[in-house]
Amino acid sequence: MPPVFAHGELRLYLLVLLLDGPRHGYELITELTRRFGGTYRPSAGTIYPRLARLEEEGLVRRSVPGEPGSPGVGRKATYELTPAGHAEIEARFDDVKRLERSVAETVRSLADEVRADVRDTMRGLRAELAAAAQEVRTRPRPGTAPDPRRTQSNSLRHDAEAVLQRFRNDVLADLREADVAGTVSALTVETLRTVLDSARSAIRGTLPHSTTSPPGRADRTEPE
Amino acid sequence: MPPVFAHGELRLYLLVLLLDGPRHGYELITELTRRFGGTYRPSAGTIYPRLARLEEEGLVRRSVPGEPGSPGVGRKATYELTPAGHAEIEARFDDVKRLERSVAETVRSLADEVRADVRDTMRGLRAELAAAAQEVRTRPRPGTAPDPRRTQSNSLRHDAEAVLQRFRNDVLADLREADVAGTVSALTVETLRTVLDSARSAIRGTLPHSTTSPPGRADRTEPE
DNA sequence: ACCTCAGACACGATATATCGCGTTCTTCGA
DNA sequence: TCGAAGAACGCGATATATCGTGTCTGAGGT
Repeated sequence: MPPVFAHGELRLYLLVLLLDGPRHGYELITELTRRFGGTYRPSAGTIYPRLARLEEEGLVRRSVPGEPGSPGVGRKATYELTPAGHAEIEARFDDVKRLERSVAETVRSLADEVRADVRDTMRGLRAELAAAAQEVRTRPRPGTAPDPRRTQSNSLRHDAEAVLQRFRNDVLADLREADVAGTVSALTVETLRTVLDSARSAIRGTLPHSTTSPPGRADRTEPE
Repeated sequence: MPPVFAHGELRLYLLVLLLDGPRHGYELITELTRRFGGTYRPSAGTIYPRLARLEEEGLVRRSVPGEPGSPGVGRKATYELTPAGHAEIEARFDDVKRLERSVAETVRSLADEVRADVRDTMRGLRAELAAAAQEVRTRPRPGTAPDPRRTQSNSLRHDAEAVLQRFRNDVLADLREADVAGTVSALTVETLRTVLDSARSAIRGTLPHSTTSPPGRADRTEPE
């Protein structure tokens, strides 16, 4: 999924949020979530480094507990705009306006909502695999199992490929038909992407692979 | 939602998990998630207090960084069973066995719930997606730049086909790899079937209902 | 003008800790 | 033995910090 905020945008938006008064890091997270109607929730790993940088640059002031670098933590650090922070916002007023419009539009988009919905639904399918896998695990095969595993896997793979082939043909047909009517929308492509992504996760989940994933697997060799 | 673990169950299950060796708190969270197929992910607020208590009772030993009570944090605390911890497990062996059965059953029933749920959700989702698609279609896009949305459907279809193609290649690759290891199971085929079914529903939902071509389309003629 | 490459950045994953709510279990006294 | 108070517990929400990956940008060199 592409980032919600482009390069310097989150940084700027945090300053804008602080215009309403001092906030904790966590408050900024929840406020952002609220403004996006729940479709986007920035992670802590997004917010805190940004706030640390802004403090470093003197645009915000952090109060109360120990510095973030030290092991001493102390809950609830409050951030507030410095004069330099206010100046930055005024200097980039055009960017601020543009950003606010862009956020509003993102929120309006239904596709995001649907996307999240679909993902949630598909996530649940993983449970099916877990259940069946558990059953297989807890109920070991009766009697001695010679070695039919290999040949079985092979024939099963054949079945899987057939299922996949059929699916592809069906979707292709749907697509062609819709195209004639000129009704293929961006939403279709987006949904396809999301759904197939989830599908692949589910399928991979049925194939044993360690969760800690020791294999480096050089599958990052081709840029796009 | 009712708790997944009853009163002392999580406590006991954590000890069982530590039988496999020392673990960090976070590792225990992910391991539990894995065992429940993603349907249950204990929050940090569930795990860490429990571990702290277990340490207090002398059933586990915590190593490396500062005490949890103090503000000093220090990443990565490792927990391991003490002799007393091992003794506890042995003493409550019956409970352990019962718990393991119960977990397996819980997972299975959760899966059933989800399975039943998926169809419903998908059904509702179809309507939602259709509505969204309708809106997108009838009201091109107000905010963004003036697009020449002439052969848009056609180009979009091209995108969709590319996505589909890539998905097919990826899954085929997964299948081949798994086959070499002989790990393609009936479960894989079953999951594939279910997931692709749901996927197709979602995709079709974004396309207008083609009343001219009912479900006919000879998709039940293949023997299995 | 074109390339590159280091630094900034967005983001999910990893990691840990506390608080408050609602439920369950365990005494202990009536 | 029954019932109630309090401890223990499960759990989501609150709170903060770091790491690794992938992307983008701009300054410098060619």
